[in-house]
Amino acid sequence: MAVTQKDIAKKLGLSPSLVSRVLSGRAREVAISEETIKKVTKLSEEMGYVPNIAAQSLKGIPSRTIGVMVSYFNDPFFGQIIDTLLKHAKNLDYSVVLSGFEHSHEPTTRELRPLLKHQLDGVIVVGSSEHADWIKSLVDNGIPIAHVGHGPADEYSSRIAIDEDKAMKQILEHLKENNCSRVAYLGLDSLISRTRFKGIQEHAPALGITLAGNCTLEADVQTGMPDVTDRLMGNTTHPDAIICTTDKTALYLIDELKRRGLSVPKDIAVVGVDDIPFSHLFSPRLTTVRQPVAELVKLAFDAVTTQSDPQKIILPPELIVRESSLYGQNLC
Amino acid sequence: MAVTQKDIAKKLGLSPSLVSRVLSGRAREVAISEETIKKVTKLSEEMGYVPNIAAQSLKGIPSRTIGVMVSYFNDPFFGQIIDTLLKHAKNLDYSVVLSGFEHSHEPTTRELRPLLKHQLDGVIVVGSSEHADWIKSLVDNGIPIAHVGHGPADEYSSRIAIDEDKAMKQILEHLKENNCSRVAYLGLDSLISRTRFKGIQEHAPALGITLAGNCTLEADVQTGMPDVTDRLMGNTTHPDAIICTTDKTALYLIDELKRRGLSVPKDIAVVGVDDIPFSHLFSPRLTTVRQPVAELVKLAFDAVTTQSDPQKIILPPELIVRESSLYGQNLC
DNA sequence: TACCCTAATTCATTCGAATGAGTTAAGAAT
DNA sequence: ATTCTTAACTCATTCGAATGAATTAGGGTA
Repeated sequence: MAVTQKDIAKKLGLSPSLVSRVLSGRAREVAISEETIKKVTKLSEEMGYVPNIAAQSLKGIPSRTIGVMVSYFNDPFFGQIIDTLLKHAKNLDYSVVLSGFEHSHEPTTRELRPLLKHQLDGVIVVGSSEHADWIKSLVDNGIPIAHVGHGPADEYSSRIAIDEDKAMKQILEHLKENNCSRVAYLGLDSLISRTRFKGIQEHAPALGITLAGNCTLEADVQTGMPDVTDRLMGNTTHPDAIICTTDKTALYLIDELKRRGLSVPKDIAVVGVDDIPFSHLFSPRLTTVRQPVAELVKLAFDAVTTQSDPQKIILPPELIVRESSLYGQNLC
Repeated sequence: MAVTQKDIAKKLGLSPSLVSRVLSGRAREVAISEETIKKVTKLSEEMGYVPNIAAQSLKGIPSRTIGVMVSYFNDPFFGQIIDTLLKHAKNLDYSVVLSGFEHSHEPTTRELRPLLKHQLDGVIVVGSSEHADWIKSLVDNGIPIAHVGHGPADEYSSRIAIDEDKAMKQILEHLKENNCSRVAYLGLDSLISRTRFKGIQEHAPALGITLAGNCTLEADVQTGMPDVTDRLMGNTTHPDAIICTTDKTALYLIDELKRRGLSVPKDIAVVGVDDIPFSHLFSPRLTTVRQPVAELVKLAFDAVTTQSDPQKIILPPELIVRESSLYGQNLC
């Protein structure tokens, strides 16, 4: 059995409360002799005492645990976020309970339970959906929420994201400079994807760019890509650039285009978003918009960890121009 | 405040113990009227009751929580494992506490605490190191451990991995068939990497293959690659194939080789291990050894979740031949 | 010596759920 | 009518730690 305060107390002939007071670090709030403190500390180390956090939790001590909900996109971008988050959490002595959710529907109570049972100090959601009643229910239970990346537009949860609108504008301007005038969009069935499309719709006209297609990938990227490519490239005059809502989509699209004998970026430009790991290792190297992962994570962590009011923070995106968007250029 | 059994009891005018008996599922062990069961169940759902895991833990109820320790390699392969694990856990109503560790040193008690405080039913380690005293200390505390991928050779923890030896043999045979005879190895400072190198050392001679180099990437893949490539390719007669301990390394290596004007696989073959997502989307498409992630995860989960004795399970690897290993072929 | 003060320590209760050991009430058997 | 049975519930305690309130011991003051 694990060593308890009671065990220590018995061995020293002291009361459990005294031991508790010493070990909880709140010893100084009450008068305790130096000698006792030393004795207790020493013995507790010798016996290998580790506080039982279940008991502490019961007493309402914050759990120093945050929940992280990631939508099941199986996207390396999320991996990057989790990695960063883990390190951040470790630095601050927090633990992380991780859970996945289907972005397509609202998590049920049963699905949420494995998360909630850990007395979370806060929850970070990565890859939010519009279906957000469950979020409200968490907030009502006193658990602060932060969305990394665009989340639903409510007043009770925080949101840390890049300026999606500006990102799309940057992409469009860049494509324009590279002589693209017919741009299509390849999205996913997700909130962020729709947000991005809105940005494109808004900025294209002013730049003299025609919207030459808008497809949503419903199925799995792998299996759904041929069909979507058909639709995108079906017309006699196909787009000269395709903006993809994520790098992952972009990479699968490029592969599909290659299979069809099209050369990227010579015949058609492709741009993604996220700057996932390895995006610079493909051929062509992927042009994309970098998300400032470290800041996103840090700010989200802060938002749920300090009891401030919900915050909406917009960070600047950074366009990373590489090869895939240099329309007309022959790279091989 | 969260809903407690007491709240439910009060609303129904029943005693907390009755409510507890109904909700703990052990209702049938004792006589309780159908009507009461129905009432309690219904109200608990309406009120959004979630059992307080701290209280249950205190009473020694298993937490249905497993810990996952991932080494900080920031490798998509780990992302894949975590993704699979999350889904598996969700299906079984388990929650997952995730924590990272540096494979280079033993986690300290302080680093372990955020994990341990959740009264874990088991811990799965991904990317084990030889430094394994901490593992023994967990086992001594009654927490079963399973390593996914090769872990330390002890008797008290489970290990689920592919047959690394066979995997290396398959790679070597494949390279031999493709007329490679001078093979080098690019590893990482990790247990698995060393295991793989041993396999190569063992099988190369029998196949008439010369070991033409063995480098370990100490630094970050990105920054360390030029130096390592220098060492690998420095001799006048350079290797005609390089086996990399992971796909990630392989991809960075290929990129570096390209920069130096070498063509893969025409001038040199490269093989990785893991079959990470996207490995088929690079040019050249990566030849690699696929790890059966779903099985690895499932078996590891079972190992820590059922109280069986520690198991050592070896799964068959699967060589995925794509382009990067077809020495001499001109693809472009 | 009687009295006070305060430093040092103990007591008693609490958190939420589980559970062995009662209690109650209604019906059956004698 | 008395006793037995048993279904349906309630009581009381427990887990480990935290904490407000109470107690004890020891030194100082009058």
